[in-house]
Amino acid sequence: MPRITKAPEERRQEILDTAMRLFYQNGYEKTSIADIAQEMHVAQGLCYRYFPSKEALFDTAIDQYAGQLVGRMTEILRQPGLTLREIILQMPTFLDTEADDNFTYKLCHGPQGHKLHQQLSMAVCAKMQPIVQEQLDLAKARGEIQVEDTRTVASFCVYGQLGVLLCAEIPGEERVRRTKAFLLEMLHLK
Amino acid sequence: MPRITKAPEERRQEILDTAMRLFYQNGYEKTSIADIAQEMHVAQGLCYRYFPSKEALFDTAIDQYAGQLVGRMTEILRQPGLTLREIILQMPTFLDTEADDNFTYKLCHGPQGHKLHQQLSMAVCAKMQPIVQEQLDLAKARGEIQVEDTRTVASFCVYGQLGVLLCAEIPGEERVRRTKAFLLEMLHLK
Amino acid sequence: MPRITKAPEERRQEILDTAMRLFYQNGYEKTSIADIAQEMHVAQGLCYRYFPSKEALFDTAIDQYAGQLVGRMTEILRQPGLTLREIILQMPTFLDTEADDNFTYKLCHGPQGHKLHQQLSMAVCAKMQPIVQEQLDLAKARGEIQVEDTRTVASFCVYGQLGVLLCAEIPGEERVRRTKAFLLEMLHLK
Amino acid sequence: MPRITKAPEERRQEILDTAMRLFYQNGYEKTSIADIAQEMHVAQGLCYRYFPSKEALFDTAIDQYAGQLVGRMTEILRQPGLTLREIILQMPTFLDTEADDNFTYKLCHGPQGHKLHQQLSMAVCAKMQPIVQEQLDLAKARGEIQVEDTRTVASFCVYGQLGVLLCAEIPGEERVRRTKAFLLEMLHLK
DNA sequence: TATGAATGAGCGTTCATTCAT
DNA sequence: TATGAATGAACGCTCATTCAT
Repeated sequence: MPRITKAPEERRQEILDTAMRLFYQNGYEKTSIADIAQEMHVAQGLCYRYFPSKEALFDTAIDQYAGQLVGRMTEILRQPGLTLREIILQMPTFLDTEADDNFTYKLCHGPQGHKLHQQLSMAVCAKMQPIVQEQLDLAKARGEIQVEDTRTVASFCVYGQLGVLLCAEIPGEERVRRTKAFLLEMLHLK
Repeated sequence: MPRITKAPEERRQEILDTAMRLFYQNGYEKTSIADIAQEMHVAQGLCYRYFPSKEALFDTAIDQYAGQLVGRMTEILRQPGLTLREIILQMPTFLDTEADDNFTYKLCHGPQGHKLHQQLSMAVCAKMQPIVQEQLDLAKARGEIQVEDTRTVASFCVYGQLGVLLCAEIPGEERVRRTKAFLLEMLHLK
Repeated sequence: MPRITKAPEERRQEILDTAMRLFYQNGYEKTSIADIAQEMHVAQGLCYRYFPSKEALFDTAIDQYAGQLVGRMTEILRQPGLTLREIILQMPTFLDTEADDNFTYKLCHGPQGHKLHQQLSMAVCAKMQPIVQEQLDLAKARGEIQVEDTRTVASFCVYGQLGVLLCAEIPGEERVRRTKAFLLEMLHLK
Repeated sequence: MPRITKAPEERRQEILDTAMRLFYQNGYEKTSIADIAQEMHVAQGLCYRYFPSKEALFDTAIDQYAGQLVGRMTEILRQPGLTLREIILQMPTFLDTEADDNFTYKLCHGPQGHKLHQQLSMAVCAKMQPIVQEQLDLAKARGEIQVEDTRTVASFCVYGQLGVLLCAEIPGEERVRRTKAFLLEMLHLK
């Protein structure tokens, strides 16, 4: 078999991407290191030069991927000069089916009850909460909203979307519309 | 080893309870059927007279336990003659540390990031959402609230608590207080 | 569950028949005592009142069933007053698709390579060999044939049919015709 | 334990040989993968790098071994320039106790009624039938024999030997002599 | 850096068999 | 005679991990 050498960082990232894809598709337990290596056309042992164990690889993959998703959303949230109302209207929400990559889409439409889907959702929420809270604090300082407990409000803004996200009966666009309407209503921004 | 025979229903429930406890403590993967059987002082094979596979046992256990938790909350939600405001003030919330059994307590304070904890939380939320929506519809009919989209509101009421639930920095009672305050505020019931 | 008591001999035979049917359909390994008991609507333990072990049950079933098949063929072979030529022309051969019960039919058309099918075939052959040899000896005494070694001839007469029996390409009747033609030719009885 | 690495093909064959030996000695059911691995001083899991399941290993082993036996016989059958009579006189027959390896010997003298013995015998017969038929066709073309249905004759030639093979009362050499005498007689080659 | 054959512990599952009722 | 819950010992198989090359 041809031996292809790559720069360590590139290889590491390749492993993370491949692992994330397979974990997502098949779940943690049903994805073996052998599967990941085979998918990369690489020997099994190679994974262990970059990650000490399967679990470490998994944790890193989830965390990095959640970080990527959150990073994308954060770009929009932190655009300078926007009011909170404008932010809400522009932001993709988790539900935005217009998302341009496969994973974000899958995050919204992934198999219900799929464990990894839940895990990833929770990881994204956990990372989003402080960022949303930050924006609420800024909006409060600008006098756009009057709420006391921005931490709690941010929690509901972020985690509350999970329930809408899991509702398969209503089409994606309609869910996005309803979610934004609710958030504006809740924050008295209508 | 002395052979202890029990009524099938009793044995079945004993297995479910034992499995739930161990799954909760150690996680799905790290709990083997052998562990469960040993805990019950029973032969491994016995579990397979009652459940066709480990996964079926797990699913049944999660579902039943989530159902128990939801059942307890539902009793309070459905008390006749209460206004929505009263319901909110009386209800335990997921967060209620006064809960009198171990699991409810653990549900609120369980190991962060623990997969089973997340799974159970999500299962409880999924079961709670329609019940909360039902109460919102009744309250709306009684003229207590004016919201259009009770489905979305119910989702945020239920899933939004997950974010607060996972916040370990603030003591439980304070979290309960804040959650109720937020819900009343959100529904304009203050 | 209603408790149905039967005469021991009847029960014993019922077990043998049921076991034989399931062993035949699914093979020895893939037939459990539980399967047999379930098929009879009877408790598992009951089989152990009639047979000391699964293997003993199997051996008895095979032997008895092979004996039944052989008994039927023997009736024809031993009809008084027939010449060997008449016997050959009348006998069913293993291949006779006109056989009136399911098993004989299946014996001829059973799944190729099925282990039990082979076992049963071999058991039948082993029981048939001395009976055929006996007829050859009688025919030799009557001067109908001139062969020295009736034992070897009988072996070939009996086991040789296995090869024809396993040939699925040729229809049953044609195989029977060819087999009889060959036997007559071989014994110079044409 | 010292780790001994071998070329895949060599290892694969080693597994097949070891498995065949144990299956032959103890039967399919009573030979575990653990037994095979232990015999090779190798980890259990290794077998599963080469064969997907115990059954696949078994089938491959039987088929390969039957092929080896048949291959040896075929060499003799296909020697150029021999008449059918010479072929019969020279060929080993299944019964030939002069066979120089253990298995061939065991094939003839293996435990009676042993399932694997039967299976192997049948597999050998199935592979031999068309080869014998081929030789009969050639001999017929050369005018050495006058038989119509070479397929049926070949079947009887091959499978018929099974009966003789299983006869333990007569010593091997005598059985070989009788078999050859019968075949010559049957084909009018005496 | 990369290979991939080999390890070895452990797990889910099956099932012949037993025994208290 | 019959029940069926319970036993317990295997067994097939998986897979994270190691290591000689």
